[in-house]
Amino acid sequence: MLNRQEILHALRKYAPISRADLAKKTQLSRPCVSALVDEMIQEGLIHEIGIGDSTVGRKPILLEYNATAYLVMGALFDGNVLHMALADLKGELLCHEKKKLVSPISGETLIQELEEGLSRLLEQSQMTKEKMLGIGIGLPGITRKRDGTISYSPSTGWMDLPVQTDFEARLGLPVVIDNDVNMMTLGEYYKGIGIGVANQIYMYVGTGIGAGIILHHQFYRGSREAAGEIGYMIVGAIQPISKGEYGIFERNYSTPAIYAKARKILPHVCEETSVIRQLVHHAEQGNVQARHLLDEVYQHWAYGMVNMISLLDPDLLILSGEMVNIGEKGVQRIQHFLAEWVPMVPDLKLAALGEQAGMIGAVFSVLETFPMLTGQK
Amino acid sequence: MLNRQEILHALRKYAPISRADLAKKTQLSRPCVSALVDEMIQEGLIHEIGIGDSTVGRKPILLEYNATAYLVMGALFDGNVLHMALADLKGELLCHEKKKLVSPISGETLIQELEEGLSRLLEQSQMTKEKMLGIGIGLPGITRKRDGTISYSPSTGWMDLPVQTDFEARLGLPVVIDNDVNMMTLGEYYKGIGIGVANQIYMYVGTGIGAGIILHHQFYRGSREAAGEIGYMIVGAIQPISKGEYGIFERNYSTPAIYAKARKILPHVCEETSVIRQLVHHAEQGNVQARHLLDEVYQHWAYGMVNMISLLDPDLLILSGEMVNIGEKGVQRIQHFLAEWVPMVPDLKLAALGEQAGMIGAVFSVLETFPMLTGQK
DNA sequence: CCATTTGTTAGTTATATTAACTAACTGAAG
DNA sequence: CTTCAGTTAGTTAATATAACTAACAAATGG
Repeated sequence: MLNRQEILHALRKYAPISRADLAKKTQLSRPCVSALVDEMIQEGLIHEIGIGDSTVGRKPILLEYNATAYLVMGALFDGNVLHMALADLKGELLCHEKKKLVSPISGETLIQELEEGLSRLLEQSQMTKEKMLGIGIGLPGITRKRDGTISYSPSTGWMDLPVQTDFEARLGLPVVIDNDVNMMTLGEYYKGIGIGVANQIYMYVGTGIGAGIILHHQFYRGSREAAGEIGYMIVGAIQPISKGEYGIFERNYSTPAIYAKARKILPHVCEETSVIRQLVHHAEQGNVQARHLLDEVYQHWAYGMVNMISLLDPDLLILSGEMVNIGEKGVQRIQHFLAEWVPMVPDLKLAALGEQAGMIGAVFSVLETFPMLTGQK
Repeated sequence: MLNRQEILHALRKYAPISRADLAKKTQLSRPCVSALVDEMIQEGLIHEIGIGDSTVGRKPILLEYNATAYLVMGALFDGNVLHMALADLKGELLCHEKKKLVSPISGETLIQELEEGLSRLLEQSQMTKEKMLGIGIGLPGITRKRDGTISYSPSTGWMDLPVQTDFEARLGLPVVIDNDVNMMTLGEYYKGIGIGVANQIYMYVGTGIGAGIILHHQFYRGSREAAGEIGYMIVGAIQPISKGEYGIFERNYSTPAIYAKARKILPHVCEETSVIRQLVHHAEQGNVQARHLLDEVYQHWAYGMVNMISLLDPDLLILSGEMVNIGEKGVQRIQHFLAEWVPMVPDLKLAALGEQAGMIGAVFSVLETFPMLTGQK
């Protein structure tokens, strides 16, 4: 069963490719490849695409991966908008939509929206539910993927819900749930700026500050699934804290915190557009206070990064959420700060997938559970 | 070949155990277990130990792992003293010795000492070199295990040496090299306070500050083998830094830094005994300045831990080096600080193996490369 | 028609399985 | 005390699986 995966992996990597070449790439014998390929052709996972070219000898029969043999759905709910997509086995989106839901949103509402969304997407792409493998759903708040529950979600008020089993029962399909930032991390790893990078950290700044961690090509979640809660890091000056309150980094350098700081120095701060963008604009216009605040923010974000880099020595750090608005100039500024503090500065890149990241990650959260169909290792 | 490992693993875990029970534990069939066990008995890896007891039915033939079928050597050189040990396949030390080397110490000197040490240990334990699998060597400074080289070692002045191949050529045995703190981490994981814990961080404070990281039961080294270089973390007040100089945490809260701080407030600081021990002593005697300095140190160590915990959410944090001198009271004080900043405080324990940790870790660095003999997964 | 490459067929090997057996032992009925 | 049913341990034999090698047929260019 493992060699099937191996063959699929090579097939996807080098497609279109012949059986003989597959044998060379996988180190398996030609008969073995032939047999397994035939099996998978029967199952519809592989197609013969035509005859290839060669200078001498019999011409090869080229094979191709049939990514639409099965489908998955990926969804991301950010507490407000529900993104949904249908994707093939390569994680390529066939079609997608987004829908703003009106509060208050119960679990029941969400399930219904997912159900209806799935129907619409299937119809749109002219596919049937029989081909569906499962649905991945990214949710805001604290989730526990292992037991499929949501511990707490501030935006919806949900607490301790067995979301996965509830959804599976209603949707009639395997469901994978995870935290929204984790899904986005996965998205960038498989389809975005982090493709193929073994050790990477996805840093997200929004209402909160969090990180998704991929080590040795695997998502790292920690012992209590609390890894990446870098909002708790001690960055900048120590401040008095009241009992049970946490998150000094988050409290000072998340989006709301920066808004508060900006309001003190700028006359008109618009709540609708990115603070960082506004600060960058004013700084470029010559506003010294804005430039200073921006530098303070960059610097403290960099401090957080220094802590992560020195501990984990990753290849890549992906900046997302509010951070995507700093532009290439901002990236260079931060890179400059990093070089002051650590000798090994990793690649620093802006997230590439925008609002689709989480939805795409959700697609892959399902595909990851079917390596024998996708050829993922 | 993988089932052999599985059987050995179960055998070591449940020994003494019969073939029938092994089949149950490993989910393999009884004939398969019988065949593989017979093989391994032929090779001397397993022994029949005698007849077991049972209420009904035929009595089982109990099997035991023969840990002395092969041997490994573990060594740790801390820049000053060379610790050497001979160990069996369980990592149990058969005999060990330590020897102070006199500076300057060349690679040649070290090889010679290792060679002579090995001879002495073999003689002492009445074993032969034929049973040796390899030698693990922990070295101070920056090592690259992957290519077996040492990049820089301040205490000996070595730079860019292909230590592994040099040693292998001379000693005639496979050699595994690694950084001293990494070896200690491994030691505590396999034989010390961290046995069986999936996610743990070994924090070492000495001349420098460093950490060994074990995630999912595997050592994590980072992309450039620089993971755990937490001396670079930004802990406490930001300080001006000159170009190419790194390590704010290390500069302020490593052993030498604490000595410097202590000298300012205490009349007689002894360079020979632990600063922390001296500070604890004076604090207990009622010296307020000492108590304050101690608290400052504990607090800043805790800040560093907060950063690691929030990022990695480990089960366990092991305190070693200078930190072992804080005692249970110190541990509680730090735990108190941690609880102020993060909701998920992991176990916090003092390292258990003392100066033997590195040597034992070195033993396991070799054993890890022979899972088919040790049953390690 | 020969050299060369692709793909298949046939037979082999390695490693597991299941089913059925022998071995060894307990305990209770006769 | 003997005997035999019931139980557990370990082995043997036949079978299944999944790979391999060797040999060959198909296809093609020179």
